[in-house]
Amino acid sequence: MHKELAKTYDPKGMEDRIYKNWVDSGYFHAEVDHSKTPFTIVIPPPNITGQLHMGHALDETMQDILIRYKRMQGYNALWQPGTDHASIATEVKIIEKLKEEGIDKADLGREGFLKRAWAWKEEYGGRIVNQLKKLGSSCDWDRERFTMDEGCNKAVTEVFCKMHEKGWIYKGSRIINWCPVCNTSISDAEVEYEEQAGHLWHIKYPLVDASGKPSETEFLTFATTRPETMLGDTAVAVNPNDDRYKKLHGRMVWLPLVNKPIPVVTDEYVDMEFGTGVVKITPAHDPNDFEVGKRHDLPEVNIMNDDATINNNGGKYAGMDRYEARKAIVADLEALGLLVKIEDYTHNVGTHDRCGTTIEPLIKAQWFVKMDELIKPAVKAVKEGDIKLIPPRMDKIYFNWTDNIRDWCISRQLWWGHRIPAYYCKDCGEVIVSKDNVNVCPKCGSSHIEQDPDTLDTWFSSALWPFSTLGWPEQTEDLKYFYPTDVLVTGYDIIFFWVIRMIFSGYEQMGEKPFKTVLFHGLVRDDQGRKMSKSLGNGIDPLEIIDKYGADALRLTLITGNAPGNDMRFYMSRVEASRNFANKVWNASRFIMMNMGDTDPAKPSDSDLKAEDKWIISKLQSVIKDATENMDKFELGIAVQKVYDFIWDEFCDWYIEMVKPRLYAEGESSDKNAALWTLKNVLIDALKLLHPYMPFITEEIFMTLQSKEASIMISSWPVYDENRVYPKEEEDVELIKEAVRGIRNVRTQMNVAPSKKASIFVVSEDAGVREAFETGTVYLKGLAYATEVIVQNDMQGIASDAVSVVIPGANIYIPFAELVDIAKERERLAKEEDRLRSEISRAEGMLSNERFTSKAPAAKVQEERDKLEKYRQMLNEVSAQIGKLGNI
RNA sequence: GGGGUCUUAGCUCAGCUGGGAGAGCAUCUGCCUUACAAGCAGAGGGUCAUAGGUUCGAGCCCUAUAGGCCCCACCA
Repeated sequence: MHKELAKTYDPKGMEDRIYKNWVDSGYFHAEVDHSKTPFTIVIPPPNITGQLHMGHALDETMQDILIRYKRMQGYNALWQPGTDHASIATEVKIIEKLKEEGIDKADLGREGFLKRAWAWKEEYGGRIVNQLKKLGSSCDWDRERFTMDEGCNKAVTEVFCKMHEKGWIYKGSRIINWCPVCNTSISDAEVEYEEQAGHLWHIKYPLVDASGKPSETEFLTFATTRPETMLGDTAVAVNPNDDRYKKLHGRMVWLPLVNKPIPVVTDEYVDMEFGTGVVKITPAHDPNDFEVGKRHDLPEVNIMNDDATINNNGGKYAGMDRYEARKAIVADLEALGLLVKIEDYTHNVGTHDRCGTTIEPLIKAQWFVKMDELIKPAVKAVKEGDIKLIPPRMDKIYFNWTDNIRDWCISRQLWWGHRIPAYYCKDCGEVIVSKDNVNVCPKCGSSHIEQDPDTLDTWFSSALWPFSTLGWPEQTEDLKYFYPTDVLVTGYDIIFFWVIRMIFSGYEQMGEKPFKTVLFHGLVRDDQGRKMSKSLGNGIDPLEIIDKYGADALRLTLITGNAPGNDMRFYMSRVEASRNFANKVWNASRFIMMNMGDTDPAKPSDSDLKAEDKWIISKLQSVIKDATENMDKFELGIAVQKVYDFIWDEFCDWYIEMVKPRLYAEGESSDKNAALWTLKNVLIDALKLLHPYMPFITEEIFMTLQSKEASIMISSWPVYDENRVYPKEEEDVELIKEAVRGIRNVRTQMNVAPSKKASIFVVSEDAGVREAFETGTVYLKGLAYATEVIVQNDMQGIASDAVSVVIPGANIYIPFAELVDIAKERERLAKEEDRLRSEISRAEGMLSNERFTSKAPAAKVQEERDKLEKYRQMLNEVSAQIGKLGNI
């Protein structure tokens, strides 16, 4: 009994069944094996809070393609999976959920909160993993990791302590970005600037006169977008070169409302051209002012609480929200006659990328990673090509960041995450950074020890991901064998957050790059080019697509026509096109199996293969070569396009059609066997080439088609075989294809119904061409509606009104029984004549250019000469046909 | 302000190191030809944004211009 494919392609059910089989068979699992070369990819760990979205789908698909490809090539392929605790994103979600239950985070306390967080992780952490499986991801699930599992925790502590010892992690009081809603500091990378319509308030401060009182006549006017921060002003600044204000150097101004004198300082930072050339300086609430303050040793007056309300330094404004205070202060200044004017002004405001809240620059004691030395090997690596970024333009974006890098603020005032391994002695103030818990102060012996309440930026742990997942800090066999990893696949949007940080961490901790190549992809946008987002509600759920069209169709859609690093739009019509392709593959396979029946075709001798068999085998070699080369260049979109074209155009539309007469012939024959063998074996190789892209359908067909191998995913990748390239047969069959196309074209133009068949005469003086057609008469019958095909070297027996098709080296005549429209035929031939004439003049133009013939490569020149010759011959033939029509 | 990137068929996009413009979808015309109408056959449609330059030769390299998108910086 031969196996059969279901009548219609239906991915539902099939995909889950196949996936389970792969997992059960352990095909995804990789072990250290020194007889094989490793190929490793670490997954960009999705957030445990996450739901699979199109961005993941693209990311996972690309990785799966690469890993499946390499696995088939015989590499020991490891795709290391895992998830990310995503400290702030998760904490925000949990707080939201608690709020729904009417619980405040503070009520739960740290421990209670963490209990909830872990429960959350248990509940939702697995969800995203299951969704990845739906895509067909061949991750080694036995090795699944989590950024807060024991091993990763150990790695984090190790790095923190090591770097602290080295002086590259330090605690410092610096101005940081504060999110008053999330109640935590955030790094520069987490600040998103957005244009907001605001105002520019022009305010004046009285100068302090000789008696130390505010002058009633002398004022200094400036503009600010944040009048409320004046409560924390400790100076006003002018440019030292500004002649207008030179006389004020060394003077004081009176800070209204607060009622105290503050100095006029000079600083190059002030732009003379902007506004009045005077800037109020609030060191505690503005990063630039902070710098100015440092240079002039100004006091830093913090006027805000962590929730962005005014604190006790704000006098009567204390307790007000920052915007409330702004109103009140502007009103009070106006009452004092100090408000000059208000202008509309749009400016960029920093917001928190997680919650959208306007961030507040505040001075706080935070932990930082010193970047200046750490970044150096990371710059060198990309500069010298030790790490390759794809597409290469990403280098520039990369360097743009590394060149302007600032120290990385890594402490977060959150509970969900890696707690900073720093301990403080409450008695003597000693700071101890230690891998182990500290209970007794090593300096004073006190046991009043408190661990730093803060946790680390979530990217601190993901920066270690390529080696922490392989066992570091232990020197495991896995680590030695699989590290450095081969390719990192990720979106360009996290190059700063993650890619750079992994690179410098890899060099610092491992002394070696974390990966050799970074393959970037772009964003998946909606059909209007908008980013898919929850707020717009324009997101398309990959799981719904999988449910309806299958994971294979989704994967193909995401990969075709997409170049590395480019954004793409997601169209349902493209998913349908992908599904149609799957259907095509399915039906072609079904057709082949139907014809094979129970027989497994024997391998034919080379001489038993017909021209079309050799042609398709030869074409197969080309597609193997093209697909492989493009995959090696990470041009996945191009590679799959080649496979798609090969399967649909060459294999289905031409080869299968060409061999049908042989298949339908009665009885067994070597001819039929050769066709079946070729069909089966070309199909198998084509399926293999397609497998990384469409794993499920290819497996289903493969397993039905043959019984020797256990799975297509562990079968071997086809290798280009020069011995199976047949240039002559390729040429012959291409000529016949041209004839078929010409005949079909003529028939359509002549409005000849397909049901109406005709004899076809092929006339050529070239014996080789005649031979090609003689062996190929059968295709013309099937493909060109021929009742019979007569090949000869003269015009004998051909009606003078036969319609003619001129191809290189031969004329084809189709005598239709009824009279054809002579005028129409003449018109058609005249058009063909024109075309050939223009081709000839193009070639002649080139060849008559002495500079072309002398400078262009000889092969190129010869190519043009050959073309010219061919077109001239064809033109002669066409003209002769027209001449003949003239005689009718 | 700095940088990147895009402008190719009606739409969405490919086009690898410069050597006669491609795909999918859409449109038009025929076909239920026993694998597939989720299909088959055929057709129409592009001065490759504009202007220069390099070259025997430019969609591709260089310069400028126009428009779109993005990233970084964050002049109050």
